[in-house]
Amino acid sequence: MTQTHDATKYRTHECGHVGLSDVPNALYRLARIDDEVRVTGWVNSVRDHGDLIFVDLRDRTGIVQLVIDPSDAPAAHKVAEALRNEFCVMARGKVLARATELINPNLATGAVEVRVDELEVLSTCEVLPFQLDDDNVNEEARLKWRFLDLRRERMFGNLQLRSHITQVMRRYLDARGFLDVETPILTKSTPEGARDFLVPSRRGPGQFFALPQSPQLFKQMLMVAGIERYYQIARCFRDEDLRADRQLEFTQLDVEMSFVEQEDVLHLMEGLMREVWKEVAGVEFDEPFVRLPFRESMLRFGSDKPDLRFDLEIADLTQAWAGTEFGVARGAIDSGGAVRVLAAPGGGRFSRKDMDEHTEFAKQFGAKGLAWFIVEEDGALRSPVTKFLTEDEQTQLKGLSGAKPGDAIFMMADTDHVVSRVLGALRTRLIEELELVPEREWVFAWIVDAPLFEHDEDRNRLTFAHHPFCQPTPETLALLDTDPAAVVAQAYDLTLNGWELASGSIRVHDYTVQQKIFNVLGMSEAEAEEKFSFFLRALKMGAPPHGGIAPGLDRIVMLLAREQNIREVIAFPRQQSTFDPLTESPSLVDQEQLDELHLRTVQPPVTAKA
RNA sequence: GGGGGCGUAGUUCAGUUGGUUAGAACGCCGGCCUGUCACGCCGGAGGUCGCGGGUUCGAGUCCCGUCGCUCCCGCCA
Repeated sequence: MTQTHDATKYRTHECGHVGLSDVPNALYRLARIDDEVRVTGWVNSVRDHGDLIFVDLRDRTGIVQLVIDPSDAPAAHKVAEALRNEFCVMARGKVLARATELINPNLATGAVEVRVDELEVLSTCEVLPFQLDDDNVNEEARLKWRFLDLRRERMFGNLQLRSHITQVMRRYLDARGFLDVETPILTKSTPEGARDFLVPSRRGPGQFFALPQSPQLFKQMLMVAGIERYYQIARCFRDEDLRADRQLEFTQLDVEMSFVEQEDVLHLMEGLMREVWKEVAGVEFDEPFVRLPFRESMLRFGSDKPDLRFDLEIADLTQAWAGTEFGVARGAIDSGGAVRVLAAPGGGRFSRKDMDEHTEFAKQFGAKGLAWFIVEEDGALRSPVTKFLTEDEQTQLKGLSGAKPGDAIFMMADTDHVVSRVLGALRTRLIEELELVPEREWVFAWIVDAPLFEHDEDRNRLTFAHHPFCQPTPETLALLDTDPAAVVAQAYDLTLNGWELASGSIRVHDYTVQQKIFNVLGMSEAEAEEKFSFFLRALKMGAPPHGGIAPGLDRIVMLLAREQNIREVIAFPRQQSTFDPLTESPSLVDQEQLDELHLRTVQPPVTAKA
């Protein structure tokens, strides 16, 4: 598969492969004992014994030891004396086998070394801002010196993994007739979703381009255009606050197909994920991916992206406690809310202080309070609020939660939404805190049957749950006119271990349905025509039934790389503040540039960073 | 916008109830060393303790403010 290269001026062989007999993806011919070689790379370390000098030379394949003996090569020795870490150097010499007692078992090439005849410094390196073998350097320094940070084996490995994954994806989709089509980066602002990045127009004073939040409407128009099967490894831009798993710009594998139903998209994507995991991680899955209706997922796991490696489940007490006199539960039930509980196996060891922390944690997610119970060895419930519960209620609490002696039970009573959110977050926290051990390493799940609309509490009206282009299920389509909140979308999310990996839907291809949806969202026909005229025009011109999905590439790579942060799998990411210490962007621009763009800044200029 | 953690040498960190000249390791500079592989040994340089203010005889340490990094909430169709 791999083409072996001819030697270049700079090298005949790769450092990490010298003396090895079998390297699957070697780009250069393999060097054997007594071969004359040229190797080039960076100085990983120098051990100067006064006369004999050892250099660990590193390129992306690994390390090989150079030996420079002043009696063999006085000129090379002179050069070697001046070497410092991370100099870029080229060495010519002969591959020698090491004596048995000199073999370094920690090095792949440890059985050989290169006895150097000629040594040339291609490029020197100033004193390093941090040591490359220190894997605990602060983020800002790493980003400022990213080109050094990326020299580390771990970072190279992550980029290599990323490249491998996209290659598997492309191959999979190419083999199934998908066309890779590019869509514009400078496009039109559609401010419904995330905040747009705007780019001022030089030729249109006061007008702006927007960077795409996703190629959504373009890929749908490609379907109208008869492309039938499209994919793109697409950059998306959203001007929202950053997180460990979120950057301003990120990459998704954007996929769209015509003449398909939900089942066809799921089948395609499930196959793709299996292929990726098999190719890059060597993991194969026997079972089909779990399917979980959205409402069930919220009820049982408190999340639309449940971590199903763990069977910890939320139990509902709303029915059983319909007649309770316990204050918070009574209040929640009376106002149409819910009472649910989560048992924490082994949670009996939580101290009062731990419980206070859990309560504080719950409050972050909107809880007014969090009740807790500890199941004693004799089955009794220890809690500040046990006294408010009848015998029956205590029995129901233990029975429905599934708690055993030595466990803790957490109880939330509030609106359905808050109860789910809090217990879902608590579930994730407890899994970590109790160090629960998963039975399987990877558990994919499809979350299906999500509602098309959700209630916007701030504005007290309906807003879209996913996006406004999802097709309702045939059974609920008619409810658009009568009970829009009950409309179920043909939308699906792929989750893995508690992460949302992909999101998609069957799209609306009928102009009338699309207008109805905009209508529910509070947009008049004229308004919709103004904002989405180009798209609505396409829907009126023989739009085929179509649907698609978009997996987030960065998260997939992050999980497969076993990294905790998306920055580790992106070559040039930015800080949480959105500043990039490498390029020092964003930055102020010349007045001349502003004038050309017809812009005047209102705030006095401030330095982007002190 | 809000909450938690952090900020001391180039890097990673230590620094007691406030008390002499702020330390260690690695890195850096100089010297010695022919089999090391995180080479070793000897010597040396290197600090606005993030920044500003306050309390105090005295502040890295206590107080107030501020800036930055990071994780989270809000936000992310």
